[in-house]
Amino acid sequence: MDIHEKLKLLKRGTQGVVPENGLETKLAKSEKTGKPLRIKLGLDPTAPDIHLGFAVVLRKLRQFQDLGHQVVIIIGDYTALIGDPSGRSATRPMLSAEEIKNNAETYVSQLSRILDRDKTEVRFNGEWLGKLDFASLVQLASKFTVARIMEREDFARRFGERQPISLHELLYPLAQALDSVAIEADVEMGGQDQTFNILAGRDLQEKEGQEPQIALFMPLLVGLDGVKKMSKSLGNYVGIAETPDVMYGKLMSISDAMMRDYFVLCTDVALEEIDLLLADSEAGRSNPKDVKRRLAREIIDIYHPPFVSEDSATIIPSAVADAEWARIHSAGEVPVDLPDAIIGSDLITGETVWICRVLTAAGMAKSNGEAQRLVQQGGVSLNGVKVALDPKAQIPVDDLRDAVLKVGARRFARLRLP
RNA sequence: GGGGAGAUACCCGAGUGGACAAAGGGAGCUGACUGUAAAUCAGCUGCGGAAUGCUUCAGAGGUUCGAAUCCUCUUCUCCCCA
Repeated sequence: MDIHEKLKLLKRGTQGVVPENGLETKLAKSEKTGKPLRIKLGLDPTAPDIHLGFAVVLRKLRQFQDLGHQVVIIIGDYTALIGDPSGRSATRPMLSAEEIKNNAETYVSQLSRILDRDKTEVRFNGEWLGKLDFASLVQLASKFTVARIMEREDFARRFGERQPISLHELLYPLAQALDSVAIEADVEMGGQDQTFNILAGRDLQEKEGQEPQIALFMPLLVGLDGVKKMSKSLGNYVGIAETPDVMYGKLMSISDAMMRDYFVLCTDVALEEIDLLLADSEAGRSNPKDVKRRLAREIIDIYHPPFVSEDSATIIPSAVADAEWARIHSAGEVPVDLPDAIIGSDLITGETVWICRVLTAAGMAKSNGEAQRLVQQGGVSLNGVKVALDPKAQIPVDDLRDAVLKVGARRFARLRLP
């Protein structure tokens, strides 16, 4: 593979490289010296949540590895220890050393699903930040000006909106910059929200006599809601460890406009083919739904690759999920695997059970009030038959046993009675 | 150090003694339409087997027949001056 092909591969889906031709220069240098580039990615050791959005960055790192480069993951244990109170109202609880350690371990094991463990170096920034004494911190701080720090978009915004900014938050960019110096990074990956931090790393490296790192920006994958970035806390995510069926269902629910991003960032389908697929569906030559099915299958193939079963049949999880989806949504049938909802014996006191009790017990409604609304709005059915729009409805116990409960368009459960 | 403003439900935000479980918007949920897309339309969105019931407007007290609204203290934030 020549350098231009490498560049094309590495630049796929990126949102920018600073400086513009920096990556090419670094790659050329690495080829000449035979020294792998050191690619840095910093992570907060908060609860690990490896989803497709995060996988975008990891997959990019994997590409670097496949080209022979070294990935350095920095776990921000020290910064997490201090606790990050950013965010408008709630102060985030500080993480204990124990939690950080556990989270970090979970992280590393999850990262291995995408990264090549042999070409991944994991470092904790407490290693160097923990040794920093006050004088060194002051020394470090003297290399940045307030005006410079306030250029950072989110600081500027919060300042403008009169939102609180804690003093130590201003130190975060410095800490991150120091990370780059400590590991002598050649490239730092991050979202554009990291622009300032990564560029601070360049400045500091230069001041420390190192060759400044390249900033490689990856776009934030938009979550299932189509508006906010994908994140676990927002609930708009597809986890890479989720089952094929769940992934499939979630991916089919994204809006058409998001398909291109998902194709480019989450699959290996050639850019030319993506253009073709989307052009066809836009022109009405193909159904957008089918393009989306292709998308879902491509993504599932990455995390649930085909395998050969014990009786030497080839199983393609994505195809199974696709068939299942078609069965449920095109044919209106019931899923093969549906979660059991255990109805406690304490609810069954007579011949019948109040429908709302069933819904709350099955976890389909948070409260009886919500359950009543669902019933009234015609959102509940049992064994394919819509429950009467009566919030007081009583259901005979016999009708509940092993019945399929459906709430809304897509939530199913099999009722299990004692 | 001094002065001023503010904290309302998931988010933004109205409300300044009773008609307030609290306007409006966003978000979410349900239904219709569909391709489990988007857009659109309609309804719902504290708890409660439902009551002139219970808990909620930063926290704790107080005034009052009655408080999100008034008073005191506490916590947190923003602005201006130094």
